[in-house]
Amino acid sequence: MDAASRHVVSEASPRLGREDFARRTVGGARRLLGCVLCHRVGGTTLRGRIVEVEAYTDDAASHAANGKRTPRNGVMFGPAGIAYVYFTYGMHHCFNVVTETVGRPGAVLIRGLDGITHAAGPALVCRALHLTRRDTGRDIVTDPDLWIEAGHRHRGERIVRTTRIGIRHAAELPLRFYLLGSPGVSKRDRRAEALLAD
DNA sequence: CACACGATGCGCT
DNA sequence: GCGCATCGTGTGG
Repeated sequence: MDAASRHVVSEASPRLGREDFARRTVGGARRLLGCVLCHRVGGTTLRGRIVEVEAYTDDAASHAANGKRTPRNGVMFGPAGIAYVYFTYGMHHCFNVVTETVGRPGAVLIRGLDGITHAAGPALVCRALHLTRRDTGRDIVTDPDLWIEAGHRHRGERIVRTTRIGIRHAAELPLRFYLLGSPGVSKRDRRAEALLAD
């Protein structure tokens, strides 16, 4: 291919595939940082660059704590790449993508977006991209209107690793990741940021 | 069937 | 910093 078409190809962000989700949850969470969550609703595509995520497997804070399966959390035990959107606090929705393999629960919670659609906090993410509990079960890999595009972290952009937000159990586990300096991050951890090597 | 509460955000102080 | 809005979900009776 010539230089011009190579340029075009490089501008088209490839859609993430099954293999990007069918992996351990922590790796999958980090993988999603810098990628672009896309939801086409009506004639427009709502987009946001993922800048904050959390990993949930079968730890005490997870909906699938202790590997216990319920009607709500069932999709967490299914194939990777499926959307899991739950409703909480009587008014908020939170969007996750299922990870791991069938029978092993896992999901990445998207907590913050940058870009055209700016949202700091998981409920704001869902509000901004018009995602609700009804979107649970949609396949991020094949759905024509819901997908994630590969992104790039610009040179030198650092990942901060710290604890998850708003949980009571397993609060000490460092399973939240965010891109340093992004406005879409819901809560910064100055201490963790200070520990980053130069 | 009743009930307690949450992977939250916002407005007010 | 604090309290509230508001209801699906899970647990226990």
